[in-house]
Parts: sequence; C-alpha cells; structure tokens
Amino acid sequence: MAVTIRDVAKAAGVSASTVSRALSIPDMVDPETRRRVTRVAEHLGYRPNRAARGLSTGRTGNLGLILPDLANPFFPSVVKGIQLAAHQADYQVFVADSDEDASTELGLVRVLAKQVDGIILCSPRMKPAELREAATLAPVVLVNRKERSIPSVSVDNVGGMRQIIEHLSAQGHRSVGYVGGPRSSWSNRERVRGLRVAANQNGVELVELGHFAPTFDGGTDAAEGAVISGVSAVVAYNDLVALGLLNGLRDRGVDVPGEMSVVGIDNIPMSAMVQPSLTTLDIPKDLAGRTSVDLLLRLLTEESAHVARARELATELLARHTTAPAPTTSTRPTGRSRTPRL
Amino acid sequence: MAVTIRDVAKAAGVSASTVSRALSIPDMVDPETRRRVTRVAEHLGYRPNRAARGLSTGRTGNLGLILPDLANPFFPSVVKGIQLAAHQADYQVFVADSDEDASTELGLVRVLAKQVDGIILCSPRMKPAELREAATLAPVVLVNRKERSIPSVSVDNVGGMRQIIEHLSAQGHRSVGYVGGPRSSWSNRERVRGLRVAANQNGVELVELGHFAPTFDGGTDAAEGAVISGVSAVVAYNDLVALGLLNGLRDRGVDVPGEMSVVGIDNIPMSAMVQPSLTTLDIPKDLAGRTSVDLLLRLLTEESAHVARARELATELLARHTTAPAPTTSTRPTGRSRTPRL
DNA sequence: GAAGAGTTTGCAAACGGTTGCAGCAAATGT
DNA sequence: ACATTTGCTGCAACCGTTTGCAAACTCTTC
Repeated sequence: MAVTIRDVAKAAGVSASTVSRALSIPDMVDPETRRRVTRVAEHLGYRPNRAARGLSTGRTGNLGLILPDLANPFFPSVVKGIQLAAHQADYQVFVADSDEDASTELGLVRVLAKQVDGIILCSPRMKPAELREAATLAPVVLVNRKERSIPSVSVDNVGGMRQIIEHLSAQGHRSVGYVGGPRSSWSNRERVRGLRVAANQNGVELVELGHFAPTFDGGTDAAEGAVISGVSAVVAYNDLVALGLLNGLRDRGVDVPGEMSVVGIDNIPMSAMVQPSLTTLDIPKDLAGRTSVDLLLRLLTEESAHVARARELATELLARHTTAPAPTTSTRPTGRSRTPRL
Repeated sequence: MAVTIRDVAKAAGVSASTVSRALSIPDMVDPETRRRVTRVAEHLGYRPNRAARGLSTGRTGNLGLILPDLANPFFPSVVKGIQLAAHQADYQVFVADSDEDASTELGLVRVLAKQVDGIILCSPRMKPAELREAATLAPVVLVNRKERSIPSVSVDNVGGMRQIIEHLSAQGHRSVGYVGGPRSSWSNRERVRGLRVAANQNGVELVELGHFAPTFDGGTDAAEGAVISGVSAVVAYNDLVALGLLNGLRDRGVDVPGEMSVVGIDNIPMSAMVQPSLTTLDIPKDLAGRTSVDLLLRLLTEESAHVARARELATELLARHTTAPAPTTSTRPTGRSRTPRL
C-alpha cells in the first residue's frame, strides 16, 4: 500500500541500505546517487515508517506528555510550548490527561513508556516513590515540580511568593490570607512555604484559610472564610481560585480592591479579561513547556552526564487591578486609588 | 533491555508464536499452556511492543487528533472525550495543535498518517479539496464540520440558531445582531445560514455586524458596532467572543441585559462563571469527542459499509442572565427583570 | 488398527526499516 | 606496477511482533 524503502530502492536502482543512508547519513553516499535517491523518494512520496525505524534504532521519535487536567487553563499554554519544541525537533507528542488522578498517572506512564523516547510528567499529586518508579520506566522530565535525582523544570515559587508579599506589604497590608490548594499538591506546599518565609521577613501576618479545590468553585467557597478572617488581602492558590474568590466576594458585597486585595498565580488568559483585571504572578507556561522538551531531548542525545538536570524558571508579578493600598481605620477605602505597578 | 516475547517464551518453555497466541487468541492454545504463559508473562512484566505489533499487523493502536487551538476553551472538553473513549478501546492519542493555520494542518495529517490508524480532524478552515486530500492519506473523521463523503460528527447548527432566535423573539427582540467569526470558518457560515432562516421565519431582522477574530479581543472589538447598529440583542460567534463583547459593552456603559441582550455559543466553562452569567447555546463537546472516536473505530473494524457516516448532535439553549425582554420606547429598561428560563 | 478429523504447537517468513561487515572500484603512495 | 588506503555500495542479520502452513499428537470412527 504505502511506498516503502524498497520501492524507492528499486526505482532508483540501488539497494535499500543505500536509500536508508542517502536519507539519514547523507555524506556517506556518493553525491550523485544521493541526488537520484532523494529525487525518486520525493517523487514517490516516500515517508519512512517511524514505527519500523523505531524497532531497529530503539528510538521512536515520540514523546509522552501526562498532565492532570487539560481543562485547567493553565495547561494549554504548556502543551503548546511542548508541541512546538517537539515538532521542531521532529518529534510527535502523545498527550494523556489523568483527570487529576495520581494512580491513573502511573498507569499511563507504564503504557506510554514503551512507545515513546521520554515522558514529560506534570503530576502535582504523585508521591515521590511513584515518581521514582515512573523514572525507571522511561526517561522522565518533571514539570512544575522537583524531586531529588529526577530532571525537572520548575518555577521559582519562593521568589514569586516574595514578590507577592512585598507588593502587598508595600501597600500597607499587614495581614494576608492564603487560600490553599489541595493538600497533596507539591506546588501548594511550596507556595505555603514561600509565603511563610516572605511574610516573616516582611513583618506580615500570614493567615492560612484552608485547603480548597483548585477550581473556580473552590475559590467561591473560600470567600466566606476570607471575609471572616479579617485580612485585608488574600493570595489564592491559582488564578482559577482567585476568580472564584472574586465572585464570592462580590456576592457578599465586598469591594475589590477597595476593601480587599486579591492576588492570583499563573496568569491564565482569563485573568486579564475579567473586571477588575486580576493581579497575578505570571508563570512562563509556554517557556516551561519548551524548556522541558529541550531538557528531555538533551538527556536523550547528549552523554546526559553533564547537562543541568534541574531548571528553575523566574516568575513575574503582574500588578493589575485587584490590589490596592490596605484600607485603614482612619481613612475610608477609596476603591478608586490607582494600582501601583511594580 | 525490555522483556520481549521471546524471553517469555523461553521462560515458559514454549515458542514465541505460542506466547503471542496465548495472549491475543486465547482459545487457540491449550488452557494449561495458556495459564502458564500468562503467569510467566505477568511475572516478568511483559508488555508487547506496540510498534512491533503495528509493523506486522498494520494497526498501530494510535489515533491522531488535529485541532486549531488547544487554548480555545472549547477544545479541552472535546479532547477529554476523545481520550476517554480512545483509552477505553486501548488506543493512544497523538494530539497536534495547528495554531489556527489550515496549511499546517494538512502537513500534520501527512506526518501523522503513517503513525496512526485514523485521524480525528477538527479543522474549521481547511478547504474542501484539502479535506478530501487528507481523507485519502488516512481514515479521517471530521469534527464540527461536514463534507460530502467524509465521515463526520457535527452539531445541529441550524436547529441551534432557531432556538436562539425563538428565545429572543419570544422576548420581543425584533432586531438581532450577529457578531461573525472568521469568514473562512465552516461553522460560521452554517451559523449565519441558520440565523438567516430562523430570523426570516420569526419575523426578526438579522443585522450582520461583520467578521471578527474568534477570541475575547474579537468580541471587544465588536462592541462599538453592536451599539451603533441599534439592535436590542446580539448573538456572538462563540462564547469567547460573547465574553469580550460583554466587556466592551460594559466599557461603553451599556447595561446587559437591560439595554442589550447577548447570546453566546459553545457553553465554555467560563460562560457560567462570569457575571451576569452568559446565555449560551450548549454544544455537547465531550459527547462529540466520544462519538468521533466511536465512529472512527467503527469505520476501522466494521465492514465500514453500513455504518452511519455522518452524525449530528443536538444542541440546547441555556437561558442564563445576559438575555431579557427587549427594551421598549415606552418603558425604561429595568435591567433587573428576571430572566425567563426556556 | 488405519484413516480421518480436530487440536495444539513450532517453523519461518513477513512487516519496514537500520547497520556491521565485506566487497569492489578508484585514488593514492612508493 | 603493485600495495594500500579511501569511498561507496550491497548483503544479510536484526529489532519484536504476527500468522500461514505444516508437523505432531490425540481422538474418533469404521
């Protein structure tokens, strides 16, 4: 049916090996033959069968990507970055969504392991032991997470939290709430840690408001607690939560940013569209995707020894319109004060 | 490195063929042998190499999925539906994002064709001739689009548009605007067509406001024209556009739904979160994904002759809070009138 | 007890590539 | 003119499966 290497060989009057070499190790064959072969191949519309090639070389030209939830607007940018970088290197990407279920993820790793050259794993919930098991099944790069001895691309959470706290502190907030994400999430733990350190250093009181689902509804649920706690600003686990929180606050008649400042994390597209637009910590999603592919391919090709195995990306606070100076008892909050930019 | 069928064979004291059969055509081997083989395979952690299997059977166990933009919140649900159905049938999915570029898409089809058993193609922009070319390269199922002779899963756009117009008409709107999507989009053309028919039948004037990018910003851009046109309600090409439009209208001080009603299409998650929540035409995204896999696999296995090749899914109007009775010259719009439900 | 039928198994040839090795011709060295 | 290197090519084995075919064996059946 499809045109094979032997078809090309016959048509060009050479052996299959020569065709193979003409296409993949060009300067091992005579320029004249090479030209003829490539012309014939082109003409016949020959495309090497990657599966077959994979069989003999052990390299499939495929990458696997496992992530918890494609519907979370954080991920599409990452995926796009990954796809872009992969395609440029002539790799295809298998994407698998685990529906936020860590056990499914390990299963997916098992299934994918044999079919790909490496796996990009975005699994905030897997346990360290599981991660290490996964890493034995195939070359793995972790995204948005660090784990001893496994290559990873992560984000400077601590630095990001510092930026957030400093921004709030500079505006006079002395008591800041944190609407936490899932207890089992690695990022969540990192963020709490970063917030504590930064709060401490800036003389700010950090009030942990509990754990919530990393969704819009999770944020809505958190509004009540935020109001009661008496903080003047709240940081949310991510933008989706922050958006829900904004919604919950509005329902309760709390003016943002006049009476309460809100900060998100991720900078998902929606955060700039909403009104007032959300102050948030930008995470370079697309870059993270590209970097992870870059790292993975390096590990596959290079002697893998002397390549930096953990990369940490910088974040940047985008001061938009949900943060403002803390209301004081003496002054009524204006709600129209200009939001300072960093 | 990995354990092969021969390893299992040796360990079980049988030939490779027997192992192969024990696992894939169980009742062709002696129950006793079968038991032994499966036990050994299990114990050794044997997993058949799919690429190798693909080589000899011609079936890869992979499906390709090509779509224009993962970042468009419409698609993740579709992708999830596809993945779910595919995994259940023991297929893996290659996902490729074309960045809204139709020519990239044809290239992707070419690349994927040899590596997958079939392709699910979601390409609003490809020309019919290109689609037909694509369909010659691999079994193809179209999603959200119909094209003579190519199997497809689409949505009842005309019926949906009728629901929208009837809803608006019932509330006294006599002049309805349409914020169009890209000129080259098939769905857009279908929607215009459906709107015209329905408007005609309901004695409603349809004002086409032009073509806009299928994004939030596209919607924002459309606001000015909508206001000027003097319509009392506007239908947007999709929810993203509707959301942008809402934003643009607010900037201009136009009260929704008091002075202007707005209807979206797609029912993306965000549409329920925004305030006021968006009245929109729900498209069964997840179902569309599952159906497309179902159809594709049927075409691959069944004698493919007598399987319905085009499936059309029903839509449902979700009346939320951006639609209300048309303002009249005699009565001032209240803006707080209760939005009727269908 | 031999022939025929039915099971169960193994051999070997694919599937479509890659690659070590050997062969051959031309170029180079002396 | 001969030996040696160099450059290019083909042969054949291999990657891990599946599968047509035939061999071997076990039952029936007459």
